[in-house]
Amino acid sequence: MFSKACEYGIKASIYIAYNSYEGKRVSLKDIAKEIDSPEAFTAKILQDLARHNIINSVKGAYGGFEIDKKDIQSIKLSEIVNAIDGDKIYKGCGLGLHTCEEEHPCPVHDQFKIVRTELKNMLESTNLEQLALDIKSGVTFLKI
Amino acid sequence: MFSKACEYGIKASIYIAYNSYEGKRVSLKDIAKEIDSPEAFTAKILQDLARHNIINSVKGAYGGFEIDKKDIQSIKLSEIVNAIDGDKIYKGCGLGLHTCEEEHPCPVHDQFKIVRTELKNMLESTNLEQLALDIKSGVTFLKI
DNA sequence: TACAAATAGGATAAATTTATCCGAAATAAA
DNA sequence: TTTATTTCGGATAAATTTATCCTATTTGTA
Repeated sequence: MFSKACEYGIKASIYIAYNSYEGKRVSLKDIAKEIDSPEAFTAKILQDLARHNIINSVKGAYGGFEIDKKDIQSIKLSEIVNAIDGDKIYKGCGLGLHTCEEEHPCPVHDQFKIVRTELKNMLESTNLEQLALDIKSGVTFLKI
Repeated sequence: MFSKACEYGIKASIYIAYNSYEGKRVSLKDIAKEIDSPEAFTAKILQDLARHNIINSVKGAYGGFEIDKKDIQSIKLSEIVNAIDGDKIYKGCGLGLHTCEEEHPCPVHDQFKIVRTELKNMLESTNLEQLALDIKSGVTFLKI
């Protein structure tokens, strides 16, 4: 569904949010360990998220990644997915047609519309706070 | 959402079904032209679909691809997707966790469940006949 | 039988995604 | 100021997906 990069990006964001809540800045090493991802590849994704102003990066000793506490609630899953994979997953045609719209639909246009809308709603209505709290309370997991 | 191979596979199946309805066997060349796909790559996918007994291939002069008329109605989109991409798209974890289940869910497990179920239902309830008829009546399109 | 038309299938190449490596730059603390 | 720590960013490599090429095989028809 999502690219590996996007999966790592979402998991990393949740882990950063969870720690930022407790005032802790986390390092790349920590993140990669906690979400079970390749370190160097994760670094690229974090850079990308930082450039998109979804997370903050702090260089140097005692540096790492964090998210402003006040922003955690307003960051939607859709922003993360958009930053990494773009919006084709819920905007593009399911069969890859260049032009796929009501007046010129692909064979599965109507059937897909429901799924795509559901996905879009889900991504746009889920925020980092909810996800981080579930990790904190131990009802959801970032790895295995 | 789907791989290119799967997109081509679905479109090709619809085109073959549509022609099989009229008793016409279609060639690889025809198919690739009508669904706007690379010929040699499409050939591999058709071989795959034939090996999965979703379509029939006939070698030699006047050969080509076809689907038994009586089968067209019972072939579900899910079978085609399964044959090419496998079932991870609606069975696997949205964040790539190896183990993601009710007792050990990933952070977006619940949110994803809805989308995945919707996708699964859609793929399992849509058959080639419906899709082929819409192409025939000109309300849907296989390319552009 | 010879020929032409098609698919089958192996080998290979191109493109994209995923992953690694390493030196540069920044920064806090000693 | 020096040092240790940590992210940044460019180069490169590995893996996967997408795409191409060429020969073999099958089959209908003249």
